Amino acid sequence: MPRPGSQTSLEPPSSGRSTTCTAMSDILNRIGDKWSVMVVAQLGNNTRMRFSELRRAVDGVSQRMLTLTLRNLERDGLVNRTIFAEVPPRVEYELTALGETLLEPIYALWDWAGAHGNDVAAARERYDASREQEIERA
Amino acid sequence: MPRPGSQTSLEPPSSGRSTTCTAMSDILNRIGDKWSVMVVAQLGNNTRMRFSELRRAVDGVSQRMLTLTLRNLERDGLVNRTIFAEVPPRVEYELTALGETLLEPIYALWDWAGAHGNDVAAARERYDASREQEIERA
DNA sequence: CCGGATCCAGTCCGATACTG
DNA sequence: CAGTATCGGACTGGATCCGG
Repeated sequence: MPRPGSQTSLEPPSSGRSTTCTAMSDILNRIGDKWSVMVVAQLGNNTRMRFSELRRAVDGVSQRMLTLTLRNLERDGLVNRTIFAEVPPRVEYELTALGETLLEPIYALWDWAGAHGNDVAAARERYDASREQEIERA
Repeated sequence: MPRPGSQTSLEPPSSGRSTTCTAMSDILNRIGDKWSVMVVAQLGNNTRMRFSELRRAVDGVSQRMLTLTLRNLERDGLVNRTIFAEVPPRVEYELTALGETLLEPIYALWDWAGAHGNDVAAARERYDASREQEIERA
């Protein structure tokens, strides 16, 4: 927690945290992607995984999406892709140094999901329930 | 920073961090959304903002997307929406207690974007450049 | 085993117009 | 001011087939 006074700061938007919205937006387009987060999280646990290993670990991911996600992560300098000239072919993925710096914020999100996921689900049910009442009234 | 040893843990996938991928996936569908992150970050700075205030602050957001984002955040119990029966009408938004707990992981991401955004951009240029060479060769 | 290529349905999102 | 409604284009993502 490097930043003091992060929560409930009364400062105007453009004071301490100077990252522009557009820069943040650009990063979120890659990082905010569901599969990217899950792949990076997996590689953070396992350092060096094969394609099909990742495919099994990530759960709902399709082959196509895993390929695309890995390409984008490689393009962004977050994962290394090493091809072994063998038969049958083998490809392994691992986080780069830059990719490992992403683990901390990702784990923060991951832990938040674990800690408050049920709160969100409960709030959602409450919201939907009160909306059903409005529909009945009409 | 509640968790010790978050980074570079060598533990197998299903050891310490037990949140399932599917639960994480569910949360990421809402939280991983670009606009949600930016709106929560703004409300973390400013506590209580009006609709058009947010619209101006968030930058590229369309009216429609801001509306939808705020509805979803309200539904998830992250944002309170209070309507003032006035003319002209006024609606104010603020983070709930649950929403404020989200600030920490969001700020972590935000700061990462500020610290490493240029690294990602550089990696992207390098990648694209090396791909152009391959095209020339063909 | 890895992943490129193609097709296609579903979804998202911006623009616009209209209401309380 | 703060939305809702509708439309149409763009993009996403899954399924499938094929190639190295």
